Formats: sequence, structure tokens, C-alpha cells
Amino acid sequence: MRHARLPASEHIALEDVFHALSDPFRLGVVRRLAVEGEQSCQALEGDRPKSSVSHHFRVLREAGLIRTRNEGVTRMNALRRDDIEQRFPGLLDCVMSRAND
Amino acid sequence: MRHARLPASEHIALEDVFHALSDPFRLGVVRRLAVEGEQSCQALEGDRPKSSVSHHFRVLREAGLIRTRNEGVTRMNALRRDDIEQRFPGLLDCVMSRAND
DNA sequence: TCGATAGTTCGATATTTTTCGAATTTTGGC
DNA sequence: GCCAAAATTCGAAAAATATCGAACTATCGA
Repeated sequence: MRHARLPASEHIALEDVFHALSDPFRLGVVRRLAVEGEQSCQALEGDRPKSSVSHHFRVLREAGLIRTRNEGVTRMNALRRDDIEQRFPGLLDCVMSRAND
Repeated sequence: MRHARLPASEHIALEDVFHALSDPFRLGVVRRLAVEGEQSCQALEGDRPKSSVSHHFRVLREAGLIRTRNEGVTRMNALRRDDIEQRFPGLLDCVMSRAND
């Protein structure tokens, strides 16, 4: 399998992170991963087609927000919590602070 | 003059803020306003046409990040620092933390 | 009132993103 | 090897954003 592009912590760009988080679906995914931990794509897709979901996960991955690993036939997505915190301290707190508005 | 739409502090939406900040020009404007204080549009336009600059300032205004007031023939733009801090504590620190990468 | 300056608005085009079905890949189980 | 499940990739079409010139508006000063 080709390896997903995943920027090293020090190459995570704030513009990319902001762009990734400017979509309500993706912001929701990040918030759920923060609360619930690692999840499959399927567990987080609403009712939209797999190809759309896959696209959004790719945007999150390429922005440096999540990491994906294989577990059997499913792929588990995890928030890169430490990497994000190290590079942009406080950002995740910010994202979570108004999660229920 | 018609009044620019400017969301009340409690209506500033995180998605909108993130979208506004996902553009490098706009992110740069916000960082400069944070450091240098109130500025005219002109002072912050690079070499792009006025209409483009005006568009970006409008996005920032509608997202709730800046406020614009008339001062004679120019319009002065200021970061809504307190409003942003109150609604999303730490966000501005985050934006400024890697301003020189 | 006329001119100059600073921005805004409009409208048209270009670029980027999003959406989603169909085909493909990867992995595990039988 | 074959089938099913989970997700990715491809390709095309739709939607949202960005860009920029031209026309317009507001304000000041002479």
C-alpha cells in the first residue's frame, strides 16, 4: 500500500491546519477523536458516501492532524495530539473549548 | 454608508475564524494587526489590487476577527483582540506563536 | 463645488474544493 | 484462491473562493 503523506511535526503548517478545521465535518471528526480516541473511518462517517469521507480524512491527514494505521481490514484514525500540542500549544484546547455551541 | 456586518462576540463561529485564517494573506494581516495595532488597508496591502485586499478584509470582518472604523478618508482596521480572547481563549497566542516560521 | 484619496461593490473569469459513483486496492477468513 | 469488508483512487460535475478591472461611494481639503 502506498504510504499516506503525513507531515513531520515540525512541518505542520498553521494555514493547512486552519483550512482542515474550517469544514464542519472535519472539525467534528477532530473533536470526536479528541474525546473518544482512535476510530475507524466508518465509525465517524455520517450518512455520506465512503469516497467523501475518505477525502476528508485525507485532508486531515495531509494537514498533519491525524495519523492512520491499519488494523486488520479497517484503518484506525488517531489525533496527533502530542505533535499538534508541541507545534501549536493550546490549539487543541481552543478547538475543544466551544465544542457544544 | 452601509454598515459592515460584524458578528457579536458570542456569535463568532470557529469554522469561520479558521476559514478566514487559512489564507496566508489574511493570516499575515491578523499577525501584523496583533503586533502593530490598528492599520489602514493600504498599509497592509502587498502589491495586489485594492479590490482583492478589500475582499480579504471583508472576510476577516465577517468572521469576527477585525473591526473597521472610519478615520477621515481612510478606514482603520483593528483586531478584535478581547472579543476573540473571550470567545476562544488562547487562539490568538496560537496564531502568534509560530509567526516566524 | 471640484479634485484627490481610500475603500467598496459589481461582474466576469479562474482556481480550488467538495461531492459522489464506479473501479480498484488491501486485508482477513474460509 | 475466492469472497467480503473497509477504505482509497479516479474522474467528472457542482459549488465555493479568489482575483482583478471598472464603476461607484465617502470624506477631506482647497
